Amino acid sequence: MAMERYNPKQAETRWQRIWEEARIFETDNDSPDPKYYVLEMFPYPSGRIHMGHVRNYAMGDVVARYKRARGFNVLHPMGWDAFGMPAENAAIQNKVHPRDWTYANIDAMRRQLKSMGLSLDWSREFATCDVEYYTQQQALFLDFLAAGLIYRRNSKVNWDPVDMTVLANEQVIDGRGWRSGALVEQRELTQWFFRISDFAEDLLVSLDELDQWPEKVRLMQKNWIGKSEGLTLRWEITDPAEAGGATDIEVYTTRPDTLYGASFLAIAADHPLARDLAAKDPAIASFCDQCRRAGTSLAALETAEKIGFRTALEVVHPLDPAWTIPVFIANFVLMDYGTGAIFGCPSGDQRDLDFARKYNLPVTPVVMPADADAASFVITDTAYVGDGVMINSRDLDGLSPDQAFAQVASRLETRTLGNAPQAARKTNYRLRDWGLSRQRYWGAPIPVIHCEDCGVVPVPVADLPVKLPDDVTLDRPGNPLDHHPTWKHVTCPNCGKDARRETDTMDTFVDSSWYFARFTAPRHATPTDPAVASAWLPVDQYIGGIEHAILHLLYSRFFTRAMRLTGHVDLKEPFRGLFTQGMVVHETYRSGKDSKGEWIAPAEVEITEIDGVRTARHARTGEPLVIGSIEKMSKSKKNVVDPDDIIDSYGADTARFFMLSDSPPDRDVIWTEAGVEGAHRFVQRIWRLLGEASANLEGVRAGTGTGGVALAVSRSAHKTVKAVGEDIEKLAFNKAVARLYELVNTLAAPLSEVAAGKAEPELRSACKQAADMVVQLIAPMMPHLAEECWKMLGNTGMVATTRWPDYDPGLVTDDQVTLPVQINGKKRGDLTIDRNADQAAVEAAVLALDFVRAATAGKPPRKLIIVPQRIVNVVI
RNA sequence: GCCCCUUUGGCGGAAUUGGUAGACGCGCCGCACUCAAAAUGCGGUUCCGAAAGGAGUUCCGGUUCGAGUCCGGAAGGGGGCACCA
Repeated sequence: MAMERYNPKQAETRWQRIWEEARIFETDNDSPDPKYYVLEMFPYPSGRIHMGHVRNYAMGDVVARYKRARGFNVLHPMGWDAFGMPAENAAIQNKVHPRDWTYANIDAMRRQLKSMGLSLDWSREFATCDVEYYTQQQALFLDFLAAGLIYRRNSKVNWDPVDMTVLANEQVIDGRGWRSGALVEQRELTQWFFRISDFAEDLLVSLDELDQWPEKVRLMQKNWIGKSEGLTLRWEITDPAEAGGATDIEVYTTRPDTLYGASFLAIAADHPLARDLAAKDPAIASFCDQCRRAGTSLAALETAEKIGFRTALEVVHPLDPAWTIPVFIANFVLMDYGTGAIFGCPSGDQRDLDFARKYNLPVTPVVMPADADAASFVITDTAYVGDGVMINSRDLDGLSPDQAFAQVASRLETRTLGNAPQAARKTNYRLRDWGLSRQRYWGAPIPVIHCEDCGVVPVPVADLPVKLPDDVTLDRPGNPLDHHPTWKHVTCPNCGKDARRETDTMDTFVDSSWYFARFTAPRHATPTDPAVASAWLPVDQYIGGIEHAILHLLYSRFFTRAMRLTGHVDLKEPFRGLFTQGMVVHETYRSGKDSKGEWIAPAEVEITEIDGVRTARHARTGEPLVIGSIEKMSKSKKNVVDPDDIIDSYGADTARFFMLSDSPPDRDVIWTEAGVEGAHRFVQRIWRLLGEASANLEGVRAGTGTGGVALAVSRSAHKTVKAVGEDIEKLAFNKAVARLYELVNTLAAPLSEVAAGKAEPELRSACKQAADMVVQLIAPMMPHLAEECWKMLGNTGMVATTRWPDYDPGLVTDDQVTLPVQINGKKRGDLTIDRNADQAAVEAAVLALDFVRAATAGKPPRKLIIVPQRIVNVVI
């Protein structure tokens, strides 16, 4: 019987409509079934989905459909991370309103996502720029403000001169704005901050409990939080008059053990003492200015020399009143870490050593490797930073650095200088508070009012939302809300006097820090329905790109803690399982020979392969092209493949299946035309094999084979059910795919027999069962094809609402096992024996094997290792 | 500079976590169908060798009856942080 080729276009739209009409993916918050929350990082509505989205959402959908089939009440929502700069840029370039641009993009992308056949609960959809969403975000802001989790302070900020906005530290990459790429400048502004640093310790220790997160992400967060344990230590100034009355300088150190190696103190150019000195001394003032200027770009820092200015000040060594040490102002000391002052121990720190060599300061080794010789150990041009034993440190000599640390710390803690302890143990974190103010239009307005008399007045909850005005001019630099004619002029809610609205909006990372909670009750009148949110959360499986390993994930963890303190949820960690998927990459092509030519899109390239050498030509002009490296799909390199084109020519199932095959999901996947075609061949193969057999399977009851081919068919089917389930649980989609190929290959011959009408009833019955299983197993990955085949096989209902098949444990283990037999660790043959054969039986059988007898020459082996059901090793 | 990960056929990758290396896919080769091609089906495909056999998981060394897997060192590739005291 000739089968027609499977027509995905027609079938896919039909099933998408059927699913939608049956509303089977809309989730009931009151279901008695156990919950499972699977979430993919929601997209920014840039206008079109890309292959990275396809990969991300295909993975999430496999999990969602699988868990649903396993009897879970699955929450699988979708929304839009819709505030942000690109909308404003588009508005300036194309003269469209950011709102119109954003919502038009959302409509286009929603249509694209729907064409993928994702099992999403679209009834919960929202965009973060919806008034309803940011109203609730403003309510959260007010609660956080009342709880002391937000504060305002004057601070030096990273200013992006192109986007005309402030950037968080995390948004500055190599000294440039993460979006504009412009060199970031330093400015003083009054900004709002989240007190994320108050949570540093909790955010750090809780990482240990996130055992379903990639180790790599946990490590990156750990490094980002950057805990260090040390000592703050005050050094007495010998001549307070010279220091403008200051009596001591406080430094922060993690190495008090190296105190006897100290040869200078250095303070930041912005240190109060440096400012005092600068006010009196023009040379110091100009040096400090130089430091600040150089400090504006990190790029400059990389090459910047360590420079210092030796002041007239000297300080007394804490452990020896007769010992004084010079004080420098240095460009490498940061005012906002520790105390803005350090002591330098050149022998134990490379940077201090370079500085000491430059300014001819003493270099005394104080730690040496345990096996070195104290008399001859010297530091030349490399500092010794390792562990070992103390030397040249008087009473500390012979101790380990750890012991020396403890001794110095406890000695100086109990000593007083002035009327306070000279030193205190202190833990420091690199993590800074999160500045959330942005001087932009397209973001959630910060709901406060500035009154001359009352100060900062929160907008009363009853007055929310603070809505963005529609009529704005965006083609002027600066903050559009600030130069709106009327919007900011309000009366003070407290005293009724004229007052001014806060014109800053919130960082878009705020929007994405709690959307997962909002999905649990997306239309609720408060930010969350606490009972519902606490029941659904944490997200059981969160899937997205590694690029959010620090920013978004750390902010969300902070937000969940803050929402807990303000009663919106009852948990600390928002994401129990995290999976970071790899990128979709593609070969690049260029015209011309010298790799300076234009980039050419894959759709225009024709590849030919002769004797393993691939050459590329332009499909239209025939011009030879250079095949370049494989890189992340990007518009600039034109190596993008449009999901729409692929879905149009191969169907969504093929696109989804290919994205799940071949590469492990956490690694990059190379998009190749050949790979897609392979996936599509499999779609057609399943359709043809099942279709041709289906006529002879009509009315056949599914059953398990008991012997011969029928038993073999049932064995492979049941084994595959077990394996695919386990692989999906582990998100090892590539392995699940391989299992499916294997099963279909095994079923090809028996199904052909059925199609030819030559199969016995038992084989037909086993084939019907196996065919049903194949369909159920492919359903999470290729849901449309699965529905189509399910119907063709005469089944009722939808696969999408069918329970996952059970396997018979008796069928997944074979009665006989084939053990490899090694002689001295080299495989020399096999032994097929009863699975449950005991040690003695295996031993006897092994020794009876011809090649074993030949090798042992009648003598008993020196050793016989039998690993049950695994392997045998005969040692002679 | 510091920290982390990674290295398996022509290619993407499997290998029950110390037990038959190369599952599955791509590519390639052969055969069938066809006047022919495409499509499809069947078979082969780590390397050397006609075969018997031997070698083989980046390299060097170690532990073990047995190492892709564990330990020590080197090299290549990728990523994160980066004046953090």
